[in-house]
Amino acid sequence: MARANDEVSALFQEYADLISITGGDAFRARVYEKAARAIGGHHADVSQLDVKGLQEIPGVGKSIAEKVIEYLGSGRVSAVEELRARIPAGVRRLTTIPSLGPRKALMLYEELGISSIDELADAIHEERLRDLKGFGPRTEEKLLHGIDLLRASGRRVLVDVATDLAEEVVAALSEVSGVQRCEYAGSLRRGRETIGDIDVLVTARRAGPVMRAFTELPYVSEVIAHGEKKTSVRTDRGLAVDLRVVPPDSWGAALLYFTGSKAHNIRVREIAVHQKLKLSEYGLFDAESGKKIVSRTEEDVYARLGLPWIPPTLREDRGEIEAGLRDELPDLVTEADVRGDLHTHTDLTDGLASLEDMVAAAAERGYAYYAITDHGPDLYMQRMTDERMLAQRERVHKLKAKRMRLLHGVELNIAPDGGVDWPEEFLDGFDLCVASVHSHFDQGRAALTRRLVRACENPYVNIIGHPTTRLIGKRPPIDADLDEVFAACARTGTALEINAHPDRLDLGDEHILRAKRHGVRFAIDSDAHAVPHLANLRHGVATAQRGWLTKDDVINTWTLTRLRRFLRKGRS
DNA sequence: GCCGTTTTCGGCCCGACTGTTTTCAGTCG
Repeated sequence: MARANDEVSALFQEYADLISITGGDAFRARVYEKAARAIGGHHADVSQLDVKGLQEIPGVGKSIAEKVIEYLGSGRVSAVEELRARIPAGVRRLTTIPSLGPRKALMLYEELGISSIDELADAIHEERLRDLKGFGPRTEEKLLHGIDLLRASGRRVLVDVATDLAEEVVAALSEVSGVQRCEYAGSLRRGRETIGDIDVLVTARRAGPVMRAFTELPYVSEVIAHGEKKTSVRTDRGLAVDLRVVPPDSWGAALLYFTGSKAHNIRVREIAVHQKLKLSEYGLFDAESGKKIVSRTEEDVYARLGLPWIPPTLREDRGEIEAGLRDELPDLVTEADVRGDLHTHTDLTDGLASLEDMVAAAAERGYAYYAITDHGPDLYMQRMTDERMLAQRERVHKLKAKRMRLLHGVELNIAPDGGVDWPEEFLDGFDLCVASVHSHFDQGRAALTRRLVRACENPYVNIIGHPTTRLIGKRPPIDADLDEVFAACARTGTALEINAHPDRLDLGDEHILRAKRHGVRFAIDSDAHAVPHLANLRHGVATAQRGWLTKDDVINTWTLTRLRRFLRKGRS
């Protein structure tokens, strides 16, 4: 069962799309889009709010609040139903085809009765689009190609794949003569958990050479658009890359614009408009004279608008503008703040590297402490026993790591009833215990909630590992009442993990925001099963930043003394 | 439909590229 906020958010997003398709007021569509986002990201459960409470959500006025109430009461909103009756759901699906927007989708439906992607493909093959205004032969080609792409994949990719490609592109373009600066921006710079395409920004006096070099990169499979200032390509990695070239002194304004998010940009530009200014990727200008005011750095642009520099990971219009205006932006946790990794594996269970190799690699990263947490015996395939675990502890105690303290821990398995692998006497021998759900994902909401809460109440469980167990794009999160779990964590002194593996990133940013409001502490862990995985921590840190976390929120930025006190969890 | 340092009405971000247009609409980010 989805959270009421998510259901309402999806409904208003649909309504906004339907307004656009039916040619309704574009501003009205935008208002519903904004409200959808605001409600989706709102901390409080909208099903517990009245009209007045709802109207306190930014972008929600009387009319939208009443629609929320209507939906919660009856499961439907008559205004939405009316548009649904006019426009089949398949028409909205048409707009997921690249290059096909709401206007053309409506024309296809009204003129030709096309209401699904299959029907559109048939109509093109039967040459029925030929008489339609605005649809020429190139458009037909593009639509067919767009349909192929959509059917092939068209999905977002994980952040590690995108990071690798982005770094390759930036390295290659930085070598081109005449290129002064080159960086990736977009959702990757904002640290989003999945990436739809990569945006690369270059400053150069002449764009030609770098554009040419870009389209000739070996992994470019297709050039989508090729202009003087902007070029878009598809790559054989399943990701599109946009390159934008701007004059050197536009760097700051361009980086701000190209980093987004779209919603953040709109807010910032609105602030500019209110000050009789105009902000574009070329700079901040006086609206009347057109004279450029600032553009060299992001700091310059924000400062002229009365804002501090806003970290890219916060730029989602989730309150960062308001916080910035009040000068109350959080001092975000950074990778350099992390003093140790508290969830890692070795080849004693399903890791690939030896204890010694993992510890050496961790020391190399400059950690002050490092926990080894192999799987407990309840994950049967790992063949863990008391003897093997105690023997590992001996090895850990004997192993000397330069300036780094080793902690011997375990990743326990949270059983369907909330119990864990060992009794308290045995758990007492560990420096810390991570506990995670690895099976029975479909118990139902009440049972899963009880299961996690009971794990929190175990006095030896310090960290709930990958709390929702989702695998991005593969396995959905478990259905538990997370607010109840968050409250239990705060009450019992149990930290929630931000698992930094790119497949997981669990908790995700929105859950982190909610958990933080409950007063929960977090651990950013790599869950490394091999030496290279230790470096995944950066993705966990980015996710933590997106959840507005500071050093103080994250237990593995603390000194060992403070961490040990937390790990005692009120035990004597 | 929302909102307010141009306030209760009249605005609502801005520019690049494409394809089909003879001057611009649609789409995208």
